Amino acid sequence: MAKRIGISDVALAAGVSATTVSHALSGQGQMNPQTRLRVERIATELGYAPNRIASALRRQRSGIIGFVSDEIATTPFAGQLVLGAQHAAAARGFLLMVVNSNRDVLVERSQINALLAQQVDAIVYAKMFHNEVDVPGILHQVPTVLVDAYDRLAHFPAVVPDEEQIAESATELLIASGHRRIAHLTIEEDTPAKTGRLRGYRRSLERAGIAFDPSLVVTAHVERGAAATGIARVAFASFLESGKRPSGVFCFNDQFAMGVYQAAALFDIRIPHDLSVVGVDNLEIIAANITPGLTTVALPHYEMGRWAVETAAGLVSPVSGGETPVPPSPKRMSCYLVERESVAVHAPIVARPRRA
Amino acid sequence: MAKRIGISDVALAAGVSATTVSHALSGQGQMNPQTRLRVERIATELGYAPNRIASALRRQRSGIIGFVSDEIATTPFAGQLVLGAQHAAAARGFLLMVVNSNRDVLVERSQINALLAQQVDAIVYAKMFHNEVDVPGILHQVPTVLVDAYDRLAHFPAVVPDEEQIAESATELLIASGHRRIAHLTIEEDTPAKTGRLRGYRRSLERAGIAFDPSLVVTAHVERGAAATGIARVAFASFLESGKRPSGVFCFNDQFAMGVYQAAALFDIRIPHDLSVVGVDNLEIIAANITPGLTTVALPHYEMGRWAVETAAGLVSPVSGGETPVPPSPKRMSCYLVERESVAVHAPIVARPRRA
DNA sequence: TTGAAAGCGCTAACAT
DNA sequence: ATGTTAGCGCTTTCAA
Repeated sequence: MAKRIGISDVALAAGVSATTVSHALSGQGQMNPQTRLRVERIATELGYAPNRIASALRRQRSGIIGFVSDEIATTPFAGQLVLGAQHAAAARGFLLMVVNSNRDVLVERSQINALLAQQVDAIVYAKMFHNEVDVPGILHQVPTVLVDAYDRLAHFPAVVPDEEQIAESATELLIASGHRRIAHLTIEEDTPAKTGRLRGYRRSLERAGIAFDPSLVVTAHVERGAAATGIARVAFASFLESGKRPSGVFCFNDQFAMGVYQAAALFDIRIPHDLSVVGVDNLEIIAANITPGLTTVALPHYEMGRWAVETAAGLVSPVSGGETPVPPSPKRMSCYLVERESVAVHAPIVARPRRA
Repeated sequence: MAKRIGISDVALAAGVSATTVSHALSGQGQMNPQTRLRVERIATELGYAPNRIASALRRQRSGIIGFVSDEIATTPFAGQLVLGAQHAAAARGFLLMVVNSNRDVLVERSQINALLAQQVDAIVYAKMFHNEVDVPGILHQVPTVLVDAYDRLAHFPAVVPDEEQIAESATELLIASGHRRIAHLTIEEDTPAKTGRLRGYRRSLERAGIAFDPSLVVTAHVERGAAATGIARVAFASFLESGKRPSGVFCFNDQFAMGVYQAAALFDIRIPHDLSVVGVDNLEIIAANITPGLTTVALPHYEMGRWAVETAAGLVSPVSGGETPVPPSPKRMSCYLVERESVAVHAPIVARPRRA
C-alpha cells in the first residue's frame, strides 16, 4: 500500500509551511485567497487525505460518537436507530462507532471501555425495549444520552417513545371508524410500554364516552425470545372462546396482531369485516406481508437515534452563545400510524326503517 | 469531566519512567515481575485508561476495522453480519467501525473516505444480497475483504453463501421425505442466488433419478422493496390454478414461502399434509411465527461476518512465519437447514393389497 | 499573511 | 531491567 501523503508533503509541493496548509484546508483565520486555492488544488492533486488520528490527538477531540446498543441482530429496530444516529452524526461531522453487547453486562463494560480508550467525544446508550436502566457508572465521565431508556434520577438526557400517544392513535382510529367494543391485547410483564399504552387506551375510550370494560383487556404472557405469535393466538382464541366479540382490537405489537389474525381464522371471523386490528411496531416484514395488510403504529426509532446523536453532539460542542439547553428528561417522541387494510368502518346493525 | 490520567501519571506515582509503564502494561520484553505488578496495581488504582489514539498515531495502527454495508435497517441480515464481525474483531483486539450507505454510491464514497481518514487498518465491504460488484477503486489502498459479493477479477478475498448447497439441502430434505414432484418457486432477476439455487435443485433431482420438469419451476417477479409475499401468492396460486399439484416446494426465500402458505389456503391445500414447503433465509420473525413453523435454510451471515474480519485481520498482521494465505476467492460458506413443521413425509397412494 | 516551535500521549530504538 | 530520546501528523500559540 502506497505511502500516505500528509500535510507536509503538500506544504513542500506548494512551497509553503505546514501551518499554512493546515490553515488553508481547515478554513482557519485570514489568509491570501490565492494561496488557499493553490494549496487546495495541490492537495487534491496529490490525493491528500487528512489523518484524523493525529488531528484528534492534538485537538483532544476524536470526532467519534460511541453508540452502545444492547442488541442488533434480532429486530430491525436497532437498524433504524443506528441509521438515524448515523445520519445525524454525518450531518455534524462526527463518525459513529457502534458496539453491541447482546445483553451481556460484562461485554457491555468492556465495549464501553474500548470506546473510552478510543477517546469518543460522547456516548449514546440505547436499549431496544423501553425500560428504566442503571447506567454504568463509567458513563458519568463522558457526555451520554439514553435511548429507549431512562435513569431514575433523570441525570442523563433521554428519549423514549410516547407510549400513551401510541395507544391513543390506535384507539382513536378504531373509535373514529365506528367501533365501540374495542379489546386490548397486551403483555403481562410490567413495563412502561404496557402501562403507558393501557393508560392511553383507557383515556381514549373515556374521551369518547365509552365505559372501560376490564374484561376486554386480554393478557398474554411471553417469555423473551419465545414465538410471541403463537402465545397471542392462544390467548386471543380463548378470549373468543369465552364468547366475547369485540369489533376492534388494539394489539401490543405486530406479532400479537398476527396471532389475532390466526385466532380469528379459527372462529371464522374475517378481518377487517368482522374484526378490525391495529398493531404496534410496523415490522414491515409482518405488517406488509400478512393479508390483509396490518394497520399499525410505527415506533420512531430513526427519529430517536437522530435526536440522541444531535443531543450528544450538542453536549460536546454547545451551540455558541446559548447555554446548553437541558432537555426535559425523558423526551417523549411521538409515533405515527401506518394505515393498511386491517381496519374497516364498523356499521352497527340498526333497526331498518320498515317499508310499507 | 475529570482530567484523564495518562501513562506519565502512573509513571510518576510508581516512581518509574513512562517507558517502563508502557512495557509493563503492554507485556513487552523482559522486566522485573515485581515492578510490573506494582505498575499494574498503581495503574488500576489511579483508574488509568489507555489512549488508543496516541498509541495509534505512534504505532501507525489504529486497531480499527471499517465495516461498510449497503444497508442495515431493512433486514436482520446486516445485524447478523455485524455481530459476527464484532465478535471476531473483539477476539483479535480490533474495534469495528460500521458505516452504511443505504445503497447511495456518493454516501458510500464519503463514508469510505471517513474510514480511511480514521486510519482503519482494513475494510470489510459487505452487501446484503449476493452479487458481483465493482469495488470502489480507493479500496485498493487498504486491505479489503468482500462479503456476499465478489469482484470479477477476484482481486479481493471474498465470502458468499454456497447457493448450490442451499438448494441441495432443501431439495434433498424433500426427496428424503418421499417427495418426487417438487416445485421450485424462484425470482425472475438473474442473480448468483437464483442461478446457483436452480442448479442445486436440478442436481439434487438428478442424483435421485427424478427427471427435471421445467413446468414445476415457477417464477415471480419482485421489485425491490415490494411486498414479496403478495407477489409470490399470486404466482403460486396461478400455478395451482393450472392444475399442477406438487407435493413439495422449495421456495427462493421465506417471504415466498409465506406466499405459498396463503395460496395453498385458497385451494384448501393443507401444509404440510398436502404440500411440504421449504424456504431460505430463516427470517425468525416469519419462519417461527407462521403456522405451521417453516422449515428453511439459514444463510450464514454471522459466519460470513466473522470470516471476513478474521481474514481482514490476517491481512493486517500476517500470522508470523507463514506467508499470507490467499483464500481461493470467493469462499463459499455452507448453510444449514432449520427444521420446523412445514415438511411432512409423503405417503404415496399405493395400490392396497386386496382382502378377500 | 505566513512561519517556527512546541506538544497532544504514547512507543520503539537505543543506551545504560 | 530500566531510562533517554525522538517522533507519529497534526494544530495552536506566538512571533515575524
